[in-house]
This record gives sequence, C-alpha cells and structure tokens, in this order.
Amino acid sequence: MYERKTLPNLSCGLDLIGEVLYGKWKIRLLWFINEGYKRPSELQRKIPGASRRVLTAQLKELENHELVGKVIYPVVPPKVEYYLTDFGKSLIPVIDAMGQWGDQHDERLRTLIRNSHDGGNRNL
Amino acid sequence: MYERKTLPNLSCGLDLIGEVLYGKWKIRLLWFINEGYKRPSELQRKIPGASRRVLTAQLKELENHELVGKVIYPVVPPKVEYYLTDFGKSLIPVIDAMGQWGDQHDERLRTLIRNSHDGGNRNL
DNA sequence: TCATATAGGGATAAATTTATCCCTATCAAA
DNA sequence: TTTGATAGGGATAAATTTATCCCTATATGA
Repeated sequence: MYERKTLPNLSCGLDLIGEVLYGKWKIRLLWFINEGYKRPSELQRKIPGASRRVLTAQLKELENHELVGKVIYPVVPPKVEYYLTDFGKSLIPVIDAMGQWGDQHDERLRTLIRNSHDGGNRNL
Repeated sequence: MYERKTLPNLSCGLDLIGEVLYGKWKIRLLWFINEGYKRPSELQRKIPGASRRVLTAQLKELENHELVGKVIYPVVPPKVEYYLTDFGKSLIPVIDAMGQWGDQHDERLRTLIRNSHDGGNRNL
C-alpha cells in the first residue's frame, strides 16, 4: 500500500468531496452501482478501460468512505455485491448534475479536448 | 510538456466534465476566479499549498478549455487578469452543488478521511 | 483433465501529475 | 544598489496513481 508523504488540504467542502471522489474510476463506479450493477465482475465489464486491480482498490476506498456497502456471500466461486449506502445515494444528484453539464456541452467539449491534446495547435 | 501515452475515455458526460475538471487545483481556481480574484498572484496567495508552476499550467488548461479568459496588460511589471467565460460560468452551479454536499457532510467526511489514512485502523 | 469464472491482493513497472529550482525583464521602494 | 513583486515557462526530481503480472481456491462445463 502506498503511504502519502504530504497531507491533503481539507479547508472547505470542495476539498472534502474531492477526497472521496478523486480517483480515475470512482465516479463511474458509483454511477454504475446506482444503475444496478452490483458484482465486481459486472462493473469490470462496464468499465473495460480500467484494470481489475485498480477497480478493486477504488471500490475498497469507496467502502472505507461509507459511500458503498458490500455483501459477501460465503460461496465458491466467490460472490460479492456492492450497493450504495444512504450516504452514497446522497451523492447521486451531484454526480447527476456533473453528467448533465457534460452531456449538455458534449460536442463543444469533445472539440476542446481534442484540440488541447496537440498543444492547442489547430493546424495538425 | 508531457505527452499522453494513453487516450482518455470520452464515452459520456461524466468523462467529458472529468477531462476539464481533473487537476488538483482546477476547481478551486474556477471558484476563486468566480469570487473575484483575478490576478495569478492573488490566486497563488489564495491557494498557498500549490506550487506557482502548476497553478500557471492549470490556468492555461482552463483557458484552452475556454472556461476562463485572460487579459494581458502590456505593462511592466507584468499584469494579467483572468475571468470566467460564459461557458465557465455555466459550471459554477455544478461546482456549487459539489461544495454544498461537502459542507453538509463536513464533520462525517473529516472523520472518514482521517480514518482512511491509517488503513482504517481505528486504534492508532 | 483443462480452461474459465470468481474476488482479492502482493510485488513491481509504467504512466501521469505535481513540486522544486532556475532564468527572463523592469519598475518601485528600502 | 539591492530586494521584491510581477507572469511565464524549461529542466528535472519527487510524489502519486494506475497498469501488469502472478498466486490463492473451487466448482462447472467442454
């Protein structure tokens, strides 16, 4: 496990939400769990770009932050199901607002992001 | 300048907003600019934990993504002012929702974040 | 019998982001 | 005259995050 060498800033609400949402796949994990995908293997299939290892780790962090809960069925092969806690559910409207903004500006954002990848050079 | 070796996922609105907001200080920069802090030096003083170098870089990315605009006064010593574009302003309600969620759960979040730093071991 | 699915995590490499330090140029104030 | 403020960015180091590969264990289906 990696151990931080610098302390995070926690001066305001934005810092706090950042601490629990910062992570490449966390928002998407919450989103898909909210949509009803429960098992780790399902979530991995929904997020093919992510490595299995990191999804597991980020699910664990979400669990430590009490945004998701976990049911372990004592069967073989193993079966686990995640669900949103009430705390996690309270975050859904916020994530929804973020997704809506992105959807509303979909085309413009795609252009901007594409152009910023070649250093803003529009001649490429 | 660092050049990406992997392409970002841009499958939905959440990915898109993530692309423009992901960055340690970007949300805070937008927030403070919205509050009326315009000059880079002011912003640096408002965010003492950040290195000057990175704030400059992230302001430039926000500019490339058309969330902020920039006025350069041809004076010496240099003077520059940033402002939110209409596009950037449209993001303020979203950031506000994030900050509100964090503020509403301030105490709980601080506890959770503190505990997750020592591997969830409550005996430390 | 052998590959596959299942969940988790250790060890290590690679990618990415952020920090540190340095240089430019000029005016104002100590 | 020396210091500091101002904005920007190059070069490089450090920190952090993510990816890759491997191992555990067992039941099922080809």
